[in-house]
Amino acid sequence: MDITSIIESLNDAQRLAVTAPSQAMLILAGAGSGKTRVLVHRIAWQIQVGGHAAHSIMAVTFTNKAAKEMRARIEHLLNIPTHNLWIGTFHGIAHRLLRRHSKEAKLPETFQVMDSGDQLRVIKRLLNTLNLDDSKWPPREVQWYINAQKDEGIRARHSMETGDPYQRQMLIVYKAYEELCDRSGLVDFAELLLRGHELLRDNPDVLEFYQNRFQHIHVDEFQDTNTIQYAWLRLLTDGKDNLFVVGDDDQSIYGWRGAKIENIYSFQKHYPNHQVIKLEQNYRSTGNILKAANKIIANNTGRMGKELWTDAGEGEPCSLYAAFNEQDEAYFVVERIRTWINQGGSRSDTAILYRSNAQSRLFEEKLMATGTPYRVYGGLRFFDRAEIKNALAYLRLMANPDDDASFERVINTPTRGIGAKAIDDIRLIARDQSISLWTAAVALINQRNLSARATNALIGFLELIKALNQQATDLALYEKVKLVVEKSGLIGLYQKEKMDKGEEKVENLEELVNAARLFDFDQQNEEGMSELDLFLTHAALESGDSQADDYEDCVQLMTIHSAKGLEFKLVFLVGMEEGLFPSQQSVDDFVRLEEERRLCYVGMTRAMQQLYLTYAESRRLYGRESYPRPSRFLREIPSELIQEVRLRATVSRPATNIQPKHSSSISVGSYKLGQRVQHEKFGEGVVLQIEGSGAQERVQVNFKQAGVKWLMLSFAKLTTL
DNA sequence: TTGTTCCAGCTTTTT
DNA sequence: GCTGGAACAA
Repeated sequence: MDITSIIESLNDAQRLAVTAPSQAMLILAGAGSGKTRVLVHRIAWQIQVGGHAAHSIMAVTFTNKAAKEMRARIEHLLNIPTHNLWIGTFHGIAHRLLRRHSKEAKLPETFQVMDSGDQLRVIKRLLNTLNLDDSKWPPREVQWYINAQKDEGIRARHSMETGDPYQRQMLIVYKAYEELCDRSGLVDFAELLLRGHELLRDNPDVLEFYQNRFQHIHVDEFQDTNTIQYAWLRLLTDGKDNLFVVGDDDQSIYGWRGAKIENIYSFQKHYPNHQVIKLEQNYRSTGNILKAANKIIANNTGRMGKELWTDAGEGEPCSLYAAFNEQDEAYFVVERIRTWINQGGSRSDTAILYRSNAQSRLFEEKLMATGTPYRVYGGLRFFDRAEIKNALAYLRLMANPDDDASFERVINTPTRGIGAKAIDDIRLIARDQSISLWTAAVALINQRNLSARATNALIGFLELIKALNQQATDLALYEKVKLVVEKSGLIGLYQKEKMDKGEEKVENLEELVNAARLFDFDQQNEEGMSELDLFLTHAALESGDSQADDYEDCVQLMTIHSAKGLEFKLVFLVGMEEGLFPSQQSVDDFVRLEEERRLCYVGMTRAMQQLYLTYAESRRLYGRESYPRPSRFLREIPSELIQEVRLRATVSRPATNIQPKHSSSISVGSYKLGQRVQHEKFGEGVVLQIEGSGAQERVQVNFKQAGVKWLMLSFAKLTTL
């Protein structure tokens, strides 16, 4: 047996973690310390050395991407197929259990998974039928409330009766929502976890079976688990010390959606025989970047205590750039990136990280203007697009006519003359008799209360679904999808739509057919689900990447949150201003402020070679000029670790568009005020201000066409006229 | 049924 | 100040 390949490449701490005897283990793994590596090698070790069958091992992650990566790495390391290994997200695994045991979980066999968009729509409709004013009861808030309850494991019937009218109303909605979902066979994300937990808790046979089966359970990003996820893990490992968790309390940045760092402390209490191993050697960043990040995170309280180090050398100091305004900030960043590329750096090694998505726009504009390829992460994902959801809704309705969410979505899409009045009538009947919309529609037709036209339209719709179902019976999955896309009238609808947008939608629908064709049924199926059900689940649970073009070499733009787990040689952490980062909503709250600080720590530790921190002295925000203070996090970095790009001693507020008098003869370096200059892109202009010297020298130029701009002399190709 | 206009809201996001 | 959604008019 060859075990060297499993342990030879590990450092001491990593090896200790990988080869530890079977017991509860808590691995505190700092950023860039080889967390995934330890997890992968540990599993390989259990199989290869411990002699455990692959099917007795479970590994849980938070994202599909992480799950896929882990599986691939284990396969690569052991050179064995891993389909027996249960590697997946909490939601994915919970879903699998629910499919296997739908009866015990009190779910219909055909239950469907709802994503958060579906959930929101269901809630909106529910508020309507309950006659609640949605300005007083914002659907998002209701959704948040329901999910928060479920994340804590609380059912509507468990909630204590409080005098608080707000609570009482929320409870009524929560309860009605539960009933609606049950009736429609719909399960939202939080429900997957809660139902999964209840399944194990209330069915001793099922629980015992899985407790026996899973000899080793591994959890990635443990600091991000919420209450119900942890409770689920505890059930599965009850009476055993077979839980191996990897996490970093300093990188907990999802507290706002229910993640509990406290689970790390609870773990130590609940598994008294556990061993803690800290991974502190960092293989990613230079010494200076790590030192700066360490200094910042040291300001947080209640840490487990970890200090990253590296033997890779100090590297460059971090750079700080104080921009005059947000335009200048974007300009500076893009110019630096262009220099980096000109010097042979690759675009995909650079990232612009920001606190909020809205900040991406300026950088996009500047990148676009310079013709630099870039990619923005976040935003609409493939399966989230309206046209895709419509097509899927037809398919879901065919699979389960009681799926109210889908029914409502497509009953009049494309328009077929079923107006608001008719739909209202259907809803009313459904509510009064506690039946699904489909059944209510049938009842309505029989009552003959509707105008002949509406009745015919409604019959037409029901017949369409039935006909589609019949025609689809013996077709392959992609043929079913194709049939629905065409016969439902969706393609026709989008073809008629105004050129640009409609065309894209048609293409997306074609892509959906294609996705169905490529869908690997055999690899996914284990629970005896139909191919269609499986495909629909896949669409809900893995809504797909937001954008293609993975292979093009481009600059990466994303929020700091979505950068977690990634690394880049050159990183720009932009908008380092009070009110932006830390965000305004967090500055008054100690707990949230510490989470912002962890976020800052996460952002900084993404950088391998060079880290730039930037802020703007003035920024246009919500249509008004603001003069934010530099972020407090900047002050937490010792000055010897940071180098200011712009020499602030010479700074005054940028001049307005007034041209200086030509008599002015103040000059710094090679330019003087009033000097007429030529720029290859901006054309002709006049120098307004000069500051800095050497590589940092900058001039402010008023261009005839392009307006006032600040230019770094070392980047901008200026010629004097 | 579609285009217009008004109005609220404005962190972070995966499943 | 911009955007997306909802309400409204033609």
